[in-house]
Amino acid sequence: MLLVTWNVNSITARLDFVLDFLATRRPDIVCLQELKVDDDAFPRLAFAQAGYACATHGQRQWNGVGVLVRKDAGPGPEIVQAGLLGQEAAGGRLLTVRALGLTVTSVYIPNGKSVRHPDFALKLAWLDSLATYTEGLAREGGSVVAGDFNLCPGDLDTWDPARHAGHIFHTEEERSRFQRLLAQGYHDVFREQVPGERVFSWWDYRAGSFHKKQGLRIDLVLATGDVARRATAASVDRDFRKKREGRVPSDHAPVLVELA
DNA sequence: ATGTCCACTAGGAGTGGA
Repeated sequence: MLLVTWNVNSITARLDFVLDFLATRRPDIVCLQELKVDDDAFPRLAFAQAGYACATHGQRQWNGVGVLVRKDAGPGPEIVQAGLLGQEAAGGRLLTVRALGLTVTSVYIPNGKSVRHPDFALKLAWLDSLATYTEGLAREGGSVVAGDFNLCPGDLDTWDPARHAGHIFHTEEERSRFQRLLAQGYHDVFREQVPGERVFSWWDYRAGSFHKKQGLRIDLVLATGDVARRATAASVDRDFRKKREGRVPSDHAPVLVELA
């Protein structure tokens, strides 16, 4: 089973890219973030024609998350939870579905802007609420929480740890909250499959960051032990961070995890 | 390197967000 997470930076702008990816890789489950459309405007017909069923928790203009499930692989997705309890004001950033025997949560953690910006405290509060929510999922097992976490778990997940130390995405406050999820029983599946290697999932559009290999690993796949044990491979598909036939990519690449 | 891309409002280019 191939499971993917991808922040597409507008599903409208990226539809051709995503359809191209689905045709190429035929993933079974895809967690999407930054749809930037409400549920009514989500192009579910295009995905149905491509063989995928969709569940979305959309939002006009900003945020918005969804899950695609390959129809041939089985039924679903069946929505379990749309939105993070108590954090509705932060926008559409969490969707939990059941599909293919898993409980899959697509998340888009708030960016926070900078450590001194008021949004940083909101980000930490959102992460606290997330941990409260995932406690139950972790106990049940069969849980995958995948998405754009807007934080680098460790120094191996950033192109220049010294330069970024203590700055947004790299603070002790963010990392300790990430560790809390691991303490609940979640595994960072990509990192366990690819230990010790500097691999990124996001590169700034500006300054030629992608070609200079100046990126961050902020798109993560967490899974409870029963699921993480099934993992056989993980990768980032950098091809989909490149222009294709003149079309502009998302600033994130898809992250892939193979489960037995 | 304030370097790019997206959506919204508006009916063109500026603004906010990432």
